[in-house]
Amino acid sequence: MAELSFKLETSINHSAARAGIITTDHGVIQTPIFMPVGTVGSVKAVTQQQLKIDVQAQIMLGNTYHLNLRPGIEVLEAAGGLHQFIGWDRSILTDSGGYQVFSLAANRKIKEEGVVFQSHIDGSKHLFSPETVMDIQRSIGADIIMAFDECTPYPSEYSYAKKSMELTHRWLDRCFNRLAETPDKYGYTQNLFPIVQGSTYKDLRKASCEFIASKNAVGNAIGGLSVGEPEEMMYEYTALCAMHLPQLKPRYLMGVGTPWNLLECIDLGIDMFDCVMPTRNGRNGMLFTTQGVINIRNKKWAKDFSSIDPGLPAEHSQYYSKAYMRHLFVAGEILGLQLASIHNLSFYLWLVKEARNNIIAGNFVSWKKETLEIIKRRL
RNA sequence: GAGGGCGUAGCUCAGUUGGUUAGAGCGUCAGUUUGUGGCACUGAAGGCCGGGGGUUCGAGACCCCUCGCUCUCC
Repeated sequence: MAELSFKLETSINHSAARAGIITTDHGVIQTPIFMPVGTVGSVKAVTQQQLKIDVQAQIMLGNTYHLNLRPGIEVLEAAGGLHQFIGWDRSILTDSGGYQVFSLAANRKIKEEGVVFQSHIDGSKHLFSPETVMDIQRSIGADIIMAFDECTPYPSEYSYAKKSMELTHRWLDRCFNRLAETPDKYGYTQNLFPIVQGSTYKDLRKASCEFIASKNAVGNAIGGLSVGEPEEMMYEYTALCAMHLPQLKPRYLMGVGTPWNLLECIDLGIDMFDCVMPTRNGRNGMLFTTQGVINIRNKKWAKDFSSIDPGLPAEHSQYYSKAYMRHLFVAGEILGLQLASIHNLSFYLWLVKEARNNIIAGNFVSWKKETLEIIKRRL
């Protein structure tokens, strides 16, 4: 089986946007791409069939920290890996738990060796080091696995950001070493993506990009953004990192973002995105549509029998009405969470596909401008 | 017709022996959510306490009248 490959189909002037094709042992991923988040091996409220057929997801995410706690590597190995366990034959990417160093900051201690987490489930203590995280990801068996890093909070002091970045770099070497020492478990190749850190300091970001680029990985990720900094700052640092990461390798901006974040960052040369927003915000009644943003709980939708999103070529979004969706949310019905999640993910996947088509057609910049005005509106 | 019960936010109701700017749940409205511990969280609007009169320093509460709803009996 083969290492991940990335073929750049085209690039255009006046924008760093590009369209590409990533190939893993589980298939082809057309970029730019959005990857639904399925932390514990489940994209909340959405079945794998719905992800494939309705959402048209090409790759999904899992999380090393969460999957290690439940169901644990014994079950995953007995199942033959996460793909087999959850019934997903397309690509999978697992995050390393580096984000949990940030999001579960109250429950962990960082050391040179690694991070000791106290489980949010039962309080038990677990050491996550570059080595254990690589081992767990071997057992999970994702096609793309992430280096163990520290996602620094915003704002961070320069001295802390520098120290943390250097630790992340040392951990990266240990990740590569461990991976080289251990065989894959299920007969297909696992590809390690390093992660750029450096907080909101240009010299650190540049140094981190150069360090990461020197590893010559098959793809590279930008971490530590969209953690509370102003939107403009996020774009500024995304642009800086994209510029300093290899042209011919996929660039993955971790944890981003809103639909408009995606378009702006595609413009800056980003190829891969993941975010909980379409699912989490969907479950809270926020719908992203081709017309703009809807709070489906608002009374004004009570008698609006038009479809959820007439402009989106997705079956559920055409079939069910806004009024019915509102009713489901007001009534607290589970179906509302499902439909909102499927709709939002369908919209995200549609959006990146449209972006791709317009990059290839050479229209991306003008298409982006028109589209942003519409999809950012609050309806 | 007689007797009893009840009228407080849009709805359902809580308001101690009379004591500061009358509360809750739901609903309404708005906001937050970015490598998912938390189908979550935050906030706002909304009241001549059915009406009138009286007692009192002070009434949603006590007294009288009145209107409306409701139950039981005839």
